[in-house]
Amino acid sequence: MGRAREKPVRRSVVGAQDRHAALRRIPGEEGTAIDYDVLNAHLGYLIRRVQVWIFQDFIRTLADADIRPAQYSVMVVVGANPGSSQISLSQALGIERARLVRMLHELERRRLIERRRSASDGRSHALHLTGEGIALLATAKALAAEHERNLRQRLGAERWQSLLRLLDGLPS
Amino acid sequence: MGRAREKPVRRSVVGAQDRHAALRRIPGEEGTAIDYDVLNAHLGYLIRRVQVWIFQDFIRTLADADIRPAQYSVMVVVGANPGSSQISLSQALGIERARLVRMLHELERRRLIERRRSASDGRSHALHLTGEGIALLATAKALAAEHERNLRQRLGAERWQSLLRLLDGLPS
DNA sequence: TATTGTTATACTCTATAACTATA
DNA sequence: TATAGTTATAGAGTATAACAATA
Repeated sequence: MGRAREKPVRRSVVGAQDRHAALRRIPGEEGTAIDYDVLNAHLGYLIRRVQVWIFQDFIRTLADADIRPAQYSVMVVVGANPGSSQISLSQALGIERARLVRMLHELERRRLIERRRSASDGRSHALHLTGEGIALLATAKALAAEHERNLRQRLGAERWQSLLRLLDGLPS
Repeated sequence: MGRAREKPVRRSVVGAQDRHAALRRIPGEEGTAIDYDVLNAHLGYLIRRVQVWIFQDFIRTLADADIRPAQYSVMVVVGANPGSSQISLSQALGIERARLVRMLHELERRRLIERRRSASDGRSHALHLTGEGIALLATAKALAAEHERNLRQRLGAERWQSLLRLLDGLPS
């Protein structure tokens, strides 16, 4: 859970210059100072707070494409691995297969993804992006890159790079 | 979303030696290799994966005290700031006040926390731990410290320390 | 028998809106 | 009128169990 944040400012038709407002906010410390005690010594707490903070910017930035983080991860992996099955996608991304079913229903309804019957195994589906899916993924990747540049600027290039290096390959 | 993980092994009466099983697992790479494409270059994705991984161990470790991460953060902060109001707690922890209401209902039902009418402001509640709450918090802190030691060992002391240093004080 | 996709259920957490009682 | 706490609702996301079709 991140610290306090003034009014999430539901973005609607706000221009790109306001897109990363949350990353500029100074949270906490409004009113009486609160003692966090041991919380700030827990890596899990700190990492959770920062994760929520990053995701808020990601969600806001990708809202233009109407794509949420989990949907983005599915689109990216299907795009890079056309024909993969739901079970392998589920395992790769750590999404429960029951949950993935509903996500794919939605993405299929929006004509971004297709489920084709596998030729080799009648039980499994081969997942593919549609033309629209490929186009939307390109847009989403561009927005995600914009988010990433902004995040890098907010954190400072050094800290950003260090975090990438320290976190890549985990859990191990 | 973390990568794949074999069967979460719902802990019930398993001994402490099995408590951190998840932190020892080698996830992913079971079956055909999947291309993660740009995902591993997104700090948000990496940090989310690690956060979920850490929380799974935290939840499993604190299950003995029947305390979830958000409940732990509330108990810790109320313990360190007796008399605080729900609104200041909500702002400090980034928990919606509507959500906090239901959490406090549950903690009050379990006689861990008390809501007392504030003398100075009839609208607000002064939050306090009960005797049982203080005792349970001590147990929870000990379990959390055990989790933290294990995490430190899994990550390596250097990486653990670097992450703490890089993440503390964020978002800023 | 085991696996893939599916449906269903329960619970946690987030986001909002609206209400009440106090200020 | 604003604020603190509350209730209610809708939607993500997680965790499980059970089922049909296929292997």
